Amino acid sequence: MTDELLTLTPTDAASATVHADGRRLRGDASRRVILAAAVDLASVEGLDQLSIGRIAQAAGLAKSNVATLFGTKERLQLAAVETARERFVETVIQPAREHPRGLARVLALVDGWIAYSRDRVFPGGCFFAEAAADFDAKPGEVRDAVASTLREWGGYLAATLQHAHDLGELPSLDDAKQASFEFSALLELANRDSLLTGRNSSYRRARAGIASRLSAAGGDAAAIDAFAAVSDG
Amino acid sequence: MTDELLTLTPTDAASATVHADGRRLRGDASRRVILAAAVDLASVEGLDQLSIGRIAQAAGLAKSNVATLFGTKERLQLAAVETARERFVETVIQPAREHPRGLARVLALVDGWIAYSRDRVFPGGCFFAEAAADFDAKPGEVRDAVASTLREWGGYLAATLQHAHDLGELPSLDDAKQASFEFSALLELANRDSLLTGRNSSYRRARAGIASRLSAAGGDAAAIDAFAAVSDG
DNA sequence: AATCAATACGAACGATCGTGCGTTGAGTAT
DNA sequence: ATACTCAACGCACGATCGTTCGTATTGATT
Repeated sequence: MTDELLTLTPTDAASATVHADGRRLRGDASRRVILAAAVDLASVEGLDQLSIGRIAQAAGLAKSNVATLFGTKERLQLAAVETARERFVETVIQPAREHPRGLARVLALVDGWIAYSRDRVFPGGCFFAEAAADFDAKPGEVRDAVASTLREWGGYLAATLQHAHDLGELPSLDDAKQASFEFSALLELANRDSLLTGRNSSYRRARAGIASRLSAAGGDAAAIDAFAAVSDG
Repeated sequence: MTDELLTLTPTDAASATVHADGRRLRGDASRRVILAAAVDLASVEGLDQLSIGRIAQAAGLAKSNVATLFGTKERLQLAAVETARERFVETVIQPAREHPRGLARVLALVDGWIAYSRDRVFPGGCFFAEAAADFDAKPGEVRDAVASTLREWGGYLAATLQHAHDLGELPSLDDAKQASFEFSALLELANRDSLLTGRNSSYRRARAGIASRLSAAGGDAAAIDAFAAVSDG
């Protein structure tokens, strides 16, 4: 059940290859180019101040073409959130899935998140940190989509922690959701601090806080020490 | 020395009352009205997508008047950051200063911050969370001003924690800066989560995380329990 | 061959953006 | 009383915004 969280739904590829309409293929290719430019721009400029004109320019297409392919700016924003979600899953979730359940997967997940932020998978840092701050006070579908994705991530992290507890690898973990909240908080402040200051020292602080919490939960000292000792500079 | 951090500099009142130029007084009154509208709008819409026109409309002044009073949009943004900083100091820092140094002031500071977020001192939640996410990938004076204010806050929180340690009230506190980082992370995620979901349950999570950390540092159990038991709903 | 569907473009719409210019009026200083 | 300073306004500039047309082009369908 929890394994079905945060999976990539292979929608387009499956339905498109059934009939392989050349027009649709061309359109989907354009959509992909547009969305790739959109999420990169949004992570820097902000999801709400995306301009269709700049996206079109970055994608090498006409402005009116972008407008007709997505209809409205809000629908383009919603598609951008979904595209960013897919990139996040590919970058952070799926590699962690290759580790066995338990503490190893927890550490892989956190390691993957830090790399996702540090390596600027989105040029402006974590897309969802930017989008959440941008839309948290603007009710609407876009805010709901961002909130839903973040809730999904928090739920997956909590489930991963709970697995580790159930396997006896974090025997003293009392509240997986609380730990998930704390880990996310540390990671996202490290992301913001790295962007604001241009330094990577806060990733070390995030690692230290998470390691301390995992040690208190009874996790294996050697594995946690190795995690905390990773240098991100 | 650390007491000089985050103080309100009484610039305007002191220099203006020397000669009491009626024109300057009128202008300063307009500036205050404009900046009050600007910070409120910025916390909701975002500091970078503030529009001079909407600010003027909210302040009941002409658009060109706003432009001439601040010259450029960037200078208005810088003034808005300074105004938001003053409101933050008045709301969070100064009330905590009335508590004695030590654990009591630490708890008052965190309590004040949660109230500052929960009561929407800025209608769109913490101004600096919004501004930092908006500008963290946009180099310039505004980003530097936001980063400087946040660094100032983190430094003050760390110094307050260090005082508590020096007074023997947090004997096991090993790294005040690390604790300050962790506290800020928990508070700001609670702020965002409250805005995104419309629920206040995350403040409880932030309190729990901070209380746990303070207990581990050897803080007085009764005081910490009372802090953690506060309901924000 | 003819009809329909989807992409793609250019042009234009009204609206708003940040920023200047010129003028008016209130307040100060000589 | 005259000259000067600053706030405040109306107006307009060029630019960009999101969106909507009309039209050409390419591919699928009949």
